[in-house]
Amino acid sequence: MKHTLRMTHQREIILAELRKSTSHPTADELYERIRKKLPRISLATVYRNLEILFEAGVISKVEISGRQKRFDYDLEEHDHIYCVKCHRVDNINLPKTQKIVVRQKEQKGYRISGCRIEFYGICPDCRKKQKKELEGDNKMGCSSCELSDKQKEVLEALAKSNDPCGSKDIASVTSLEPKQISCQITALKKKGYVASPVRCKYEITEEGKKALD
Amino acid sequence: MKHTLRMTHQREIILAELRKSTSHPTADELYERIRKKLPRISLATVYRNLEILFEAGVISKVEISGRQKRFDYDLEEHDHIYCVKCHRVDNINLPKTQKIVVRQKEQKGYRISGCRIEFYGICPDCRKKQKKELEGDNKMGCSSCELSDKQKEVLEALAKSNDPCGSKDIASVTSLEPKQISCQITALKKKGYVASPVRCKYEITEEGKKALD
DNA sequence: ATGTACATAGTAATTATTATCAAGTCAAGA
DNA sequence: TCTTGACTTGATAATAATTACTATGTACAT
Repeated sequence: MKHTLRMTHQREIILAELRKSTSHPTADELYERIRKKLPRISLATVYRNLEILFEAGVISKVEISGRQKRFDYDLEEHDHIYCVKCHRVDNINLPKTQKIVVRQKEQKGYRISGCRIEFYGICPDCRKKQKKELEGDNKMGCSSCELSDKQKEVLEALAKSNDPCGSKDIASVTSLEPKQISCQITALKKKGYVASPVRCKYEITEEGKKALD
Repeated sequence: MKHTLRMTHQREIILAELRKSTSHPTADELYERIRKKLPRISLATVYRNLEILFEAGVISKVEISGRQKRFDYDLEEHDHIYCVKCHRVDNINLPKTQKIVVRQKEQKGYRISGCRIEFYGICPDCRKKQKKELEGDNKMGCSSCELSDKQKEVLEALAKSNDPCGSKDIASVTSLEPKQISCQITALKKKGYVASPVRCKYEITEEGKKALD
């Protein structure tokens, strides 16, 4: 059933911000930009309108890796390149001579309506970061990782100790059982906050100390 | 930090079911198959293990359209075809002679590690369904759509009436204001449960009658 | 036999998105 | 000009998809 699509002020701003963007933003990224101009706009309004504008043929949806929906002002179908580290998406222009042809017997009974080509790799910014990391700018782990109460307790116990500790040592200064300590230590190792210089002995890392602040 | 990966019974079943599948299932689809053999397995276990097995290099992750993660037993990179109607994913084998080459100047500073080609269209099953629909097997709307209480109220009022009704007519036999009726009607039209033979007059559809059962 | 490490089930929490509804706003008709 | 109808919004609830947490299970190492 047809209905008229009104070009509201909010929709004009959404389109303007999408037009400016070259990185095929997610709804959330676009929302952060739009609210600088429309402080009262709702995230639900952005989500709803991206879908409405796409269905009306005004913008296009970018089908690319990652869980979040991405949109593009450019209606002409083109190819993309995706950064596996920071999830950024850029356009890539291939010569029109490179066309993929699928023969009838390869089509598996599908009626094919299109083809997307997606390159993936590491973007210039993340390549720079990687180079710094290799040069000893040592930033392991993720300092912004949330810690559960039990993880904090274990990490604090390790922070107070000057020597590597075992599970029993930690249990004796916390309210946790040694078996519980073991589980928390596994999670903290994964986050890069705890290291094990010797088997069954643990110590806090620099990242772990930062995470406690 | 490295650790040993144990091949538990659950993991063996997960791998066996993934191996049998040719449609690159989502975690949820795989879970439905696995629980026939392991009734007590947890969905969280399936999710966690798919990620672990992928990170261990035992299976591959299929990056394709749609919000859900998909996995494949086949480790060799290959191309896919995706049904835009039912979201099914199949393999497609292109001759190895068709290679996409990206010149240095086109790479935008990225270090490219790979390329995915995804075809999209309508699969054989959905093509059959479409043919039936065109032949008058009329199945519009979605009978399984949930209805809110207010939507039900409006639909029931329309079901009782033999003639097309306006908002005021519906308001007089329900607890809703005409303005509220208007909003509910918009939603019901979208679902295919209400039609408007004349402007400002509404009637229930066959789908709408079915949805009330 | 005991301690350690990896794994699971059940459930809570998080992320990303969509539905609902009262109220706002604009267009059409009387 | 007023009333009615239709589309839209902001706020919030709900849903879908996924991940984190924890007590407990199980296997391995000492």
